[in-house]
Amino acid sequence: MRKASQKKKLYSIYLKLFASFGPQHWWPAKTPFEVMVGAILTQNTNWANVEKAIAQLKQHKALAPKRIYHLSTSKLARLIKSAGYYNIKTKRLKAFLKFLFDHYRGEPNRMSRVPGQKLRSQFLSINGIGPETADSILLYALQKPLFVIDAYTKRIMARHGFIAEDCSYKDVQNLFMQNLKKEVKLFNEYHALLVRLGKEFCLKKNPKCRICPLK
DNA sequence: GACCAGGCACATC
DNA sequence: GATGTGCATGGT
Repeated sequence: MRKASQKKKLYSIYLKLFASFGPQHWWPAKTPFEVMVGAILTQNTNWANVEKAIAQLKQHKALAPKRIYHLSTSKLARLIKSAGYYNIKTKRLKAFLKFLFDHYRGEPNRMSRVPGQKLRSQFLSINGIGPETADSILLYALQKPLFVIDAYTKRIMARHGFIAEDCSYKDVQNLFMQNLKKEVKLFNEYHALLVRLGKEFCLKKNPKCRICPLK
């Protein structure tokens, strides 16, 4: 695909998605810290299960950096149980919180003035934070213009011929970041709309699922 | 009962 | 660098 037409198509897809679905109001969270916790909990997990875990944390007044930082491993695991992989995710939350306290005094706001790319490499050095989780936090909690690539995004773009099915996270991210204006609002809405599309029309991993409301 | 869901780390080749 | 595997709940 030629670069000029690729750019045009990417914007056109965005407009079509926005026209049919409207604004998605992402990330569904009240505070930046809630986005960070949600980003870790949602790893390979249905969002509905994550919501239950978040509700548990809120109910136990545990959705604050200090609270999670000081919560026992077993208690934290119990609260986030519904999100699945609870032992691993407990470790990952603890690792993230340790990082937050070691480098930013436990205050998410202190991250805001650090350049996105620097934060990104810091995040990636934390055990349990991979590229998608890092970019989700950067974009949705800290307003840094990084395009988030998730399973839906990759699947949709591959099935529409933009990328190969087996390409890397960076390859897909470059497709968006090299062709679109690096605007937080655009990246936010575009990714949220792709997830919405994925949920409604390309639900299965089944490669035969090619329903395409974009055409 | 099978399949899927807003990944990641680690072992092995 | 590519490929395979464990991690776990809850909805369809």
